[in-house]
Amino acid sequence: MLSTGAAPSAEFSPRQSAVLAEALRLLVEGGDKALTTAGLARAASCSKESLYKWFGDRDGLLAAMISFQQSKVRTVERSGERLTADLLHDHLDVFARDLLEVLSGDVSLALNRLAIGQSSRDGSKLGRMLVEHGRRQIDRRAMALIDQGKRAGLLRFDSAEAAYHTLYGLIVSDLHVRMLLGETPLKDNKAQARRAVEAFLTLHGVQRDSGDAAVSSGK
Amino acid sequence: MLSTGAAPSAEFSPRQSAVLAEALRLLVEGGDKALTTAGLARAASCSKESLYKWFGDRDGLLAAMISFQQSKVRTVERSGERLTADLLHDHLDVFARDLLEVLSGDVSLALNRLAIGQSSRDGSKLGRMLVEHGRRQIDRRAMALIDQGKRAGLLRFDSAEAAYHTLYGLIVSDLHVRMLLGETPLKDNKAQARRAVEAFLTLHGVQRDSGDAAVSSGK
DNA sequence: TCCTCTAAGTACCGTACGGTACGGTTCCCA
DNA sequence: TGGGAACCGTACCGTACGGTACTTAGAGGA
Repeated sequence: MLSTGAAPSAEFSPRQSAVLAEALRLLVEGGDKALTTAGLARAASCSKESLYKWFGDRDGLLAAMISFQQSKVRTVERSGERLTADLLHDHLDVFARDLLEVLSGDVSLALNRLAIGQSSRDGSKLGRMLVEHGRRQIDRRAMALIDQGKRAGLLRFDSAEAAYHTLYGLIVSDLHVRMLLGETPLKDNKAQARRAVEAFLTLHGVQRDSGDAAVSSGK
Repeated sequence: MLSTGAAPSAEFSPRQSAVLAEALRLLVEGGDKALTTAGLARAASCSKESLYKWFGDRDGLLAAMISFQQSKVRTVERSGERLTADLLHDHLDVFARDLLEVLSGDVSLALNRLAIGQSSRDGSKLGRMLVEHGRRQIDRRAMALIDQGKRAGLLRFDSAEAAYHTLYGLIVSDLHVRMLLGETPLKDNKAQARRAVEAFLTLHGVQRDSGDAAVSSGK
């Protein structure tokens, strides 16, 4: 299911992984400008020649950094347990918090900034990598959960895709762009996650007992 | 509803405005790398010395470009007319379409990419400019509309801020970031806007006649 | 007519980057 | 023990950029 990209998605040797980790550190610390081949060679105690042998050129290095980071972050597969309303609620809440945490991670932000900065130069190659390889996993996790919720009779919607986009928007709103622009993340992701899940269930959840699902305005 | 031009933009002389317009064109066309002082001087038929006299340095030029662009795009003030449910619905719909149109504009995307790319270098100065001066206007317009809706008894919520963030998330979802990463915009903003407004009214609108507000799932 | 101010055009400088080449060192394996 | 591959450190090259200085051309004003 994976390794469908044009990128070789090759494993990296321990030495290469250490260099890539250092590259990510430099990128997080100082952004695009701080990630120079000479600087990386110095910081990682390797030679520029090795960098070019391993990654081809600077763009190859950037692509390798994305692959490397995403090979480290893997979402755990949810086993298909029987869903109840409470379980669905909990899983949605965990998903929302996870999503916010991932998006506000400094490495994630740095890589997104990098890809956005390069998007007008390389035909969005990095951007596509980021969306395809990085987002697809978390998307799949949410879509599976949503589908499961529908099959269990707990959610209703026409298009799972549209419902997921709704959930995503409710969770993230403009936070991602604001953080990319340099704003500091929220203090409590938990409240934001809770609000988003409440709203999502109000929109797409089947009516529970009484007015439990018609909240969002009162307590 | 946007009005372009018409504002004399007292900040910049006509010559400077022409140069800034050319700078924006270069930025939209080729991104950060394409906006060099020599390139701008050549494209705009002005001297580099003039650029440095007018804008100080390259960062000053970038800041001036943001100011210039935002002096051109002004949102019209909504007069405080008496709101009905249909009027509120229409105004929300227009706002949603305007927001999507603004965010997917090539100049807006280019400036956001620029600010994001610089965010790790200049302490988010450009990002703050973009959020403060650019977004505040459209935020105010939406907040005014939402407040008006509450005062007319058509909307209910605890925090107007939170309600607006919900509206924003429903409208934009992850579209903005995806477009920043290089993805092509949606084909029809209208459907997206309509869905978002429906959902927002389901969450925060007072109950209307029958199942009119409980759509989004069945037919 | 002359003077001054503005700005275009160009030449220039220092720097920093991407990419290459080369010598020296370590380590593996025959 | 010898040879070769990998790799570090550094020196090097061409280029391109930000920023400055200088010369020239027009525009208005006294």
